[in-house]
Amino acid sequence: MLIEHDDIQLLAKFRREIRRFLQFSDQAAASVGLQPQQHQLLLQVARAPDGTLITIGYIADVMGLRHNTAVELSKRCELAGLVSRTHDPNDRRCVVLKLTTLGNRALRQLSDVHSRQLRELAPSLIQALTRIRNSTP
Amino acid sequence: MLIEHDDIQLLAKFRREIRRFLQFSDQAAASVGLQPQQHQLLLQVARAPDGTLITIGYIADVMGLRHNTAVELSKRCELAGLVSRTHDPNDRRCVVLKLTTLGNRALRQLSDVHSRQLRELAPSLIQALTRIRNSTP
DNA sequence: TGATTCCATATCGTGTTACGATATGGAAAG
DNA sequence: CTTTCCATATCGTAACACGATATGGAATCA
Repeated sequence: MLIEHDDIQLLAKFRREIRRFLQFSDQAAASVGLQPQQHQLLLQVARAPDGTLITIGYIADVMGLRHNTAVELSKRCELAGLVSRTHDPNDRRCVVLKLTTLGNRALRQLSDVHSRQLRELAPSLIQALTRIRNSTP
Repeated sequence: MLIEHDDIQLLAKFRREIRRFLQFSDQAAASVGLQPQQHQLLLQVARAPDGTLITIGYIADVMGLRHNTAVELSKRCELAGLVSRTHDPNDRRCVVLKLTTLGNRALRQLSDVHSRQLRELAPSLIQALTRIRNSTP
């Protein structure tokens, strides 16, 4: 009975840690006026390898979203002044996203506090993961 | 320029790993007919220390939700036949949640596949976290 | 070149989840 | 027994995501 519940304990612990981090992250985003997903979009735009055209399709891919969701998200980001949306002159079908100065500034701020917070949460997250990794299948 | 983007790379990598896990989790929940949050509620109900009264307030607390959100979630779980909702005879204001047989079965199934998947994802998650932990503040 | 096919993005309607504001009904304090 | 407090409930609203479908540019081929 108890033994069978071991993995549930481990999983619940891990989820609690993840939730703590995500809630911190959501609140941090809110504190600079961003929605959580807007923050994630900025992060993925900034992180893209040099030379990558950051299109709707690219965002949908790296964020695991359908393209229509990526369209809407990118439009909300544009409306908030975080990114610019222009058409690729080589292929006018494609929309290319770029960080604005505002978007850049917000992302830097968020990255700083996130790094700080994650350095704090990392030990318990690593511990939870290590226990799961070592648990008997 | 490049050095300043280091933490963004690390954070983006970590988020991608988290997203992969959460998307797997959502899909696993869906495969047994549950919504993601229903799964989380079951997990927290099952994980509660013996003797704890699992009330709406308790769920709101451990899941980091407002109580009204917990009310709605628990009602959806009841509607889906995953938990029972009864009033605590000692304090008729409180609603006590218990797993049904169906809820128990679903949670066991989900816990199994989650443990398996997390054992696979753990190394890269741990790696991402370790890098962040060791990065210069 | 013109018709067809394909592809990237856009729009529409819908469902889930979460929240703030507010209401109800039981418990506790005075 | 009334006031106050507390746990839960209800209502309206917003973000987010999706499926289905539309549009308009690119590519292909007859």
